[in-house]
Amino acid sequence: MDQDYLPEKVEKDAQDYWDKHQAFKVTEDPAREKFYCLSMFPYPSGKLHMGHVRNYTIGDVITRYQRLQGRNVLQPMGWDAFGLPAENAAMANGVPPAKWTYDNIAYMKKQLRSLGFAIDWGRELATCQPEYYKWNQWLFLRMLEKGIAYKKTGVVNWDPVDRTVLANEQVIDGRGWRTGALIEKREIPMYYLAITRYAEELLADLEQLPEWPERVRTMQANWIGKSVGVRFAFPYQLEGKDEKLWVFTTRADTIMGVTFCAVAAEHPLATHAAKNNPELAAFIEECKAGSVMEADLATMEKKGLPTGINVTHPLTGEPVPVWVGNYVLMGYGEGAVMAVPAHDERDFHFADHYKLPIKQVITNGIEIQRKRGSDFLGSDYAHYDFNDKHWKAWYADKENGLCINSGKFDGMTYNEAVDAIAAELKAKGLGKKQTMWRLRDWGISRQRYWGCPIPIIHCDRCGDVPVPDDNLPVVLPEDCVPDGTGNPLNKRTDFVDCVCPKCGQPARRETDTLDTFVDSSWYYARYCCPDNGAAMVDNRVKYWMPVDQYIGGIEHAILHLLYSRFWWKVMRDLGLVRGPEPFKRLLTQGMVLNEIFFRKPASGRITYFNPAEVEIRTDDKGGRLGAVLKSDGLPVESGGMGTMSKSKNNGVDPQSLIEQYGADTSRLFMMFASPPEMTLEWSDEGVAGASRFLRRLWKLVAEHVNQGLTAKRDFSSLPSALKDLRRQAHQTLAKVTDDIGRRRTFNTAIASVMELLNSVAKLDVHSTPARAVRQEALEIAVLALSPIVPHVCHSLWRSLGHEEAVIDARWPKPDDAALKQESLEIVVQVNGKLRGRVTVPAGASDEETVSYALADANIQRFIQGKELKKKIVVPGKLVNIVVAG
RNA sequence: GCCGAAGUGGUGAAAUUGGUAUACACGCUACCUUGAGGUGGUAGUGGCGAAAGCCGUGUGGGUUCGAGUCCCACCUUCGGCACCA
Repeated sequence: MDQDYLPEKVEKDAQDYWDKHQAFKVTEDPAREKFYCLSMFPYPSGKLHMGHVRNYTIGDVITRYQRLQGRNVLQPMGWDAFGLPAENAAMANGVPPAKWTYDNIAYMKKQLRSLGFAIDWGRELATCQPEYYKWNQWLFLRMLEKGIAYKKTGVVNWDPVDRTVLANEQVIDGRGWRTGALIEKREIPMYYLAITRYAEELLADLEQLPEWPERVRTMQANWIGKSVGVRFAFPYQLEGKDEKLWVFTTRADTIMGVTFCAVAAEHPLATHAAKNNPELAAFIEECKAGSVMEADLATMEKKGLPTGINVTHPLTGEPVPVWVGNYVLMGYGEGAVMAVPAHDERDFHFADHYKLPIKQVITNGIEIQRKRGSDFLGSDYAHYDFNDKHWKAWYADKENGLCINSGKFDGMTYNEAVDAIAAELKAKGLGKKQTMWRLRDWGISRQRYWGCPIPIIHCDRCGDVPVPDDNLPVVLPEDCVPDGTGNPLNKRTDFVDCVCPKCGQPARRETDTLDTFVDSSWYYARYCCPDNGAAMVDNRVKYWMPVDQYIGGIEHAILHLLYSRFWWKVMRDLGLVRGPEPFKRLLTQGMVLNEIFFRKPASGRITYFNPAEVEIRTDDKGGRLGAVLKSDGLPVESGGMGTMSKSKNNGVDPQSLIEQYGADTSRLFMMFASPPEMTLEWSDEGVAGASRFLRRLWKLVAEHVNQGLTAKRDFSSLPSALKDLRRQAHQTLAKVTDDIGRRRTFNTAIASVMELLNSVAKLDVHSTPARAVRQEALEIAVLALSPIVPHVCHSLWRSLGHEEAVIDARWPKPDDAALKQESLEIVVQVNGKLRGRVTVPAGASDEETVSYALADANIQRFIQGKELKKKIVVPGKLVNIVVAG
């Protein structure tokens, strides 16, 4: 074998071998256990970024490990090819989104191949292909038939200058990103999917996903947001007619403390009140300015104006004024809320600001009084600081409060009061208990070109007519170039003009396209049968699904994963697939960060410098002194770690990394630098270290091979140094098996192999048994590393004398005989502090272990003359001797 | 604002079930090696201390024989918030 590690040659050889043998092409084989390993497919933005490399390396390590376990492993790849960036690129360069996208796919595919992933490329798909999105359209029509898809108005960001709808991302500080115009909220008709129909099941089935990260399940549960409360009405009269203002509350126990109601700016009551009230009309207009993002709405200053309309309290009959509040959302609940300033923080601040009455109706519970020392709330609100954290804790504590100032409800607990009040409202026909969801139906219409056309035809006579299945797909013309002034499809008469499928008269085709989340909600199923032109899915899906391991960014923890779960359940209800959930196990990978360097001149713009152009100055202990730009030697400031981005100029191009060090080094660094779920901080030194390790590994194997390979031999009587190394080798195998197979902590798996190789390097090899032990240790190391650095291991496995390729090897079980130990080192503590170590025979009893510990000279020093109170033994590990004083 | 995480040496991190804090690697220091180096090697490397030892896991409390790990409060950073994907 070569004396030097030449990654370029090694990687080409391995990849040529895999290609020649079609090593990663898989077919359904019911006789074999399957494993479906899926990474979230990339958006073809131009070139791979480090996040992709990390994601797909994690997937590849698991894929190759499962293959070594003997399973039939599917790892597919495709392209989430529709979306906004293609339109932005078109605006910037005048290139049609289709061409831009296909060019990007070709380039990125080349990059993925150079990383040596064990992908079955025969199943590649792109969501912008009519063969794929035909089935988006087909399933949309099925949903329409079942009433899951429906039409209603929705709020969008409207740029009045470009006269176009903007994505949230395109609204910066309430203004259009291209025009700078103030953005308005505008209501337009859109299609929705009734995901709320599945809310109960989507929540309940989280229980069936024990192998999902706890945090993701919690986030999804909170997002779905089930709350049980009371929906009830405040009656009022409007122009002589009886009307009702409906609200929902989870705190019906505080209903006697209502001092006003607040409605959203878009609420019909507000619209009506504004007719003869110019000030209110102006305020409503003001509320309609700005973005539709919830984060913006939640952080803006709470403002309101009275409508002049009073409604009647359903229980007391007292008049209650109605205000318009900018913090009330039309899209959530009834678009109106009851306000109880004494017991809701937001209501309090609003009432405080506008001098509205505050009425306390819950007393502090006895427990709370005990905790706080007094009834601190008292009756005089003027003396109370509502920013005080104790007040928040008190309010949140429903358990201990009792109703006061509430007439016949006085003295009731939360549950009693809610039941009694709900019953009374029900008796009056003004409300009842109800379940409410935070989850909203999924708006899927986008006023954009580069997406899947919605298969609807608008006819003046017949209304909105679905495109017949025979006419699918509705093909998106691929030669449009968006210019920022709206959807170019509107100008394409060859697309828009059509005949009504019902009456045959001229009609107009819908030009809105589907949300790209639709494309990504079922691609995992299509990978099982990408070549089926006649059906969305077929029997092959039953073999491969569910996905055994899904890997993707934590940023997808809610939306993509929730939409996919919903879509899967809809497909199941249509009889297309089986099983409750599409993704059995989920790994949410952390982001890839790099340091941000910049200079901020006294006047003018910040300049960002790529970390590659910056040199770090250190003191002689390695502590950091500062950073200077390599080109001029002058200092630059550090902005800390941030996700790799163009705007901060802190990206590292995977391509140059692969060219400089090779795919294996890139993969090794990515897997070694931190565990997959955590953020990964980029480090050029770390990459160099990974490269150095591979060179060392190569040298170690080459040295061994050049001294001659050894055959398998009897290890039963070895000198202790060799026995120790053999034990370490098998311990390493056990640890790597657990780390890759169960824990998915690739960093610690690599560290343990490094330790093994450090021991191998230190071993004096001057006998045949020593060479045999070394051969075994090297084989374990190479096989254990092969999922992570497959190219170099392909080569080294051959050099170690194997006919078969390492990808076709079987993962061995650790040898129990090798793992056996005759004595153990026990840690001895006195009063919990480490005071010594003793060696005890394996299998010693607790009493024996303690006597060994007590016999230790240093331990005696610490316990001498003191009363022995307690002896705690953790078998095989630790003894803690507790003494008085 | 709401929901979810994270914080350990000079740095990335390890410590899996409450049981040896800092494995592995980077960096740094000293020495050796090569004509040269993004070379290879040896030794050292949490702080204080002569030593015994003491102190150390964002901050402040608590539980325990024992806390990085559990509980309470807080600080900072990051992810998501429904039209970025």
